[in-house]
Amino acid sequence: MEIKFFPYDFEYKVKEDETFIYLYGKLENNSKICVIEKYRPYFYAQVSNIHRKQLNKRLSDLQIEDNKKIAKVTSYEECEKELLGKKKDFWKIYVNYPKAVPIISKELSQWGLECYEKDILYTHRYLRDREITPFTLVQAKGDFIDENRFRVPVFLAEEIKQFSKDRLKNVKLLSIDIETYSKNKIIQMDKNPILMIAFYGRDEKGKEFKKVITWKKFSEKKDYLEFVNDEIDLLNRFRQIMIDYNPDILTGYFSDGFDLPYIKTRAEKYKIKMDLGLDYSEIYTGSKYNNNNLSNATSKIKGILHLDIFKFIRNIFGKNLKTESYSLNAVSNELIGNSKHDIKIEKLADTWDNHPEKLIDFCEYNLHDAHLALQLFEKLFFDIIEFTKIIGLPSDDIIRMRFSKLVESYILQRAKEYNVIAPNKPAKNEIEQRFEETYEGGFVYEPTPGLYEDLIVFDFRSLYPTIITAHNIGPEALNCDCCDDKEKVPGKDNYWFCTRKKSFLSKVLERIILRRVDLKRLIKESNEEEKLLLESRSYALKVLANSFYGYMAFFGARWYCIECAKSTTAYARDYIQSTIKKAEEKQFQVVYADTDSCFLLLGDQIMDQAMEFMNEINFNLPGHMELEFEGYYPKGLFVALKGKEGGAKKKYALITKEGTLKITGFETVRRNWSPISKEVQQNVLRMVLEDKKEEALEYIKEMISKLKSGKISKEDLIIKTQITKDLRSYSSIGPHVAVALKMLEKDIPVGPGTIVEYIITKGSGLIRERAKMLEEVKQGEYDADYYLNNQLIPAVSSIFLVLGYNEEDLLGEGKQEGLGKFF
DNA sequence: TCCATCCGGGG
DNA sequence: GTGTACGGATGGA
Repeated sequence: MEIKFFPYDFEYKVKEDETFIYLYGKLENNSKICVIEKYRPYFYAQVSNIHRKQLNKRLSDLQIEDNKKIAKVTSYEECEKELLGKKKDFWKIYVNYPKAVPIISKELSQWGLECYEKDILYTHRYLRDREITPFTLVQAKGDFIDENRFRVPVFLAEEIKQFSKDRLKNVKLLSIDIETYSKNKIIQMDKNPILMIAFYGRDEKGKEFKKVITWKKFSEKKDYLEFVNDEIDLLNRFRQIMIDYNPDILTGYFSDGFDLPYIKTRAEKYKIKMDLGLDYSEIYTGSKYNNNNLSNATSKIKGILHLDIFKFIRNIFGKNLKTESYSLNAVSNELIGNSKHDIKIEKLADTWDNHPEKLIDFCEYNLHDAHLALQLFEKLFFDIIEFTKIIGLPSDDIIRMRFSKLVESYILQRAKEYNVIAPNKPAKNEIEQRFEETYEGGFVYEPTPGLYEDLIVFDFRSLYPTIITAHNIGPEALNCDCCDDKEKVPGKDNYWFCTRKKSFLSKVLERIILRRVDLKRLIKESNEEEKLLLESRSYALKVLANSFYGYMAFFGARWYCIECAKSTTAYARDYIQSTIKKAEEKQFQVVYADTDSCFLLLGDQIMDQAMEFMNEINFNLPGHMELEFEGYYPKGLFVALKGKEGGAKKKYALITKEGTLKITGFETVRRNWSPISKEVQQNVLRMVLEDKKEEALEYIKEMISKLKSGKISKEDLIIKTQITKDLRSYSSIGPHVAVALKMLEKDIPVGPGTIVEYIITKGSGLIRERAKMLEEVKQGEYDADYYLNNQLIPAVSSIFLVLGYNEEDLLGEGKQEGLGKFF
């Protein structure tokens, strides 16, 4: 019989010398299913100069003991494939189970054979070979079989193929979050119990499911609240809820390294079988989950797709965010405009022991955290889906990848189509060598400090990707034999790239670029919901395209090519520098440039002339390269490097016609600056860019006198610094450490990760002796001189210097030379 | 300034 | 799971 289903979770099992892939998913009627198919593991060996008859004999005799198993070769096929641009003969060698691949290939390497694709994960290999895309409709021919140890029907497939691009739209989501007993910020899974578990789910129809279970009773009642007797009951109840609710996707925030390992640890302690897998298997956690290295732990439940949304944010999506911290609170604030509940989680243990009547606040908090994780997941689900579909690997692997791995996975996906064999990962000594390599990056034009008007900013769209494709950059094309008389890389006389045969990498990259061009057109024509999905797709493709350049210089890359990376930046420098030159030839004054952008002054010319200049540049650009008009800014400020003559690179502020500030490189966003410095810096920048120089001077003087007279509210003076290690191990006691020690004396828990907030107060002695907690400080008790010299003045001095005022001018101490000079 | 170590997220 | 992170910040030499 024939069935169609949407697979989204994958594993394999070895049964009596045969290996089966298990594809968990849903039928079109929303019911769950597990489809299994036999699949044979293999790798490649290069046999170009090998005595084949002899090899055949040796392979058939080969048997290697591996625990109780015997690894052996089952068969082989001859094939021709391309390795780094050269066609070579290979044997595709099949072995009797997946883990025999590394064992057999290692032995063959010792025989002197070059082995390839011997470390491709088995499920990944399967998905690529079968061309199956997770979350989309797949057809299977075969029959249902009796498997009593399964929570869902099992279908044994004889044939599986992708049926259509239809995507699974109805998913049942569940987010979980636990709160645990912890007295001193130290997390000890083996010692401290789980106190409560929150669930926040949404089913296929959008119906919500909310629940918090806890094992301390109190009088407050809530619909979602359920009491159990003890931690054992809590764990059993958790198991039952998971089984009953039966989500397709489970999420959480750091559930990979915290919630699931914690639950597993506690369940093991009480010998409770946490057999949540659809095959009754227990929660799987990466082996190192309890020895202090949780940050890359993985937790899986077979058949239920567990996607820790923190992982996707930390590894991939976080690069779009402004936040420096990937804490649930910071991320939720930025992405969904929602904060965690404002309670002191460090008081939970005490409340649990001594004030159970107040536990309701913690239950609310618990549920809210689960809700936040669910909302984050829903916000990013399209992005995860699109990355998954484009790369064609399981989502739970995708979200755990960094950019280099994403790109490599994408390239590997294409390798099969182009009959390309993947080069091996570098060995240890090779990696060490690669680490040594450094090279020149983008070109940055040193600005002359000043306040400029009528700035036009142009930038090259996707500069590095378009250079790579336009100049056919890639390992196979580097210094080819066929065209060494051709164009050399600018400034690199010993590098050139083939102009006859396209390199595999640039072909792959070009396809991404073209797909994005298509998508942009589609997005314009599509409705709102479709648009969101297509934008996610476009974003995923953009991330991939932009990662190619970095990938070629990445030490772990299979298609590593440092010459390619060097050439890419060399071309980029050449393009931006020649753009600057041409702009100057056209009588535009260039004030700044950085890698792919160029800032010029309109001067006496009109916008049409600037556009004409851009069109002329574009006329001569190869491939998909394009210089774009980024914007017009009435005013722009470039400041000097502290204590130096020259202009600071990557530090400037622009204002748009509409009055929006574009600030780059200034301190306004950093944590260890007090709110007052940030605010003053922003205001001064705005006034200067709005051409209100005198107003800015008056403003700063007013703020200085306000500060001096003690009128700044203490909240605006808080400096925040994070405690990063155990307090005793600090050898130099900075103000934040001194305050942390005071907090400890007052029984306020402090440990690594605590952000200490303090104010520097008046008096004599060391700064650290005058650093105090907010509540200790009376209004106006702060040390005005400290704030002036270490916060306010440093935040604005470089800006005023451009206007001709030095620090004395601001402080009203010196003569006001600036006025005469500039107005 | 360089090199080695520490840290993230979670309670 | 055909396996063992990684890149930035920090602090000591």
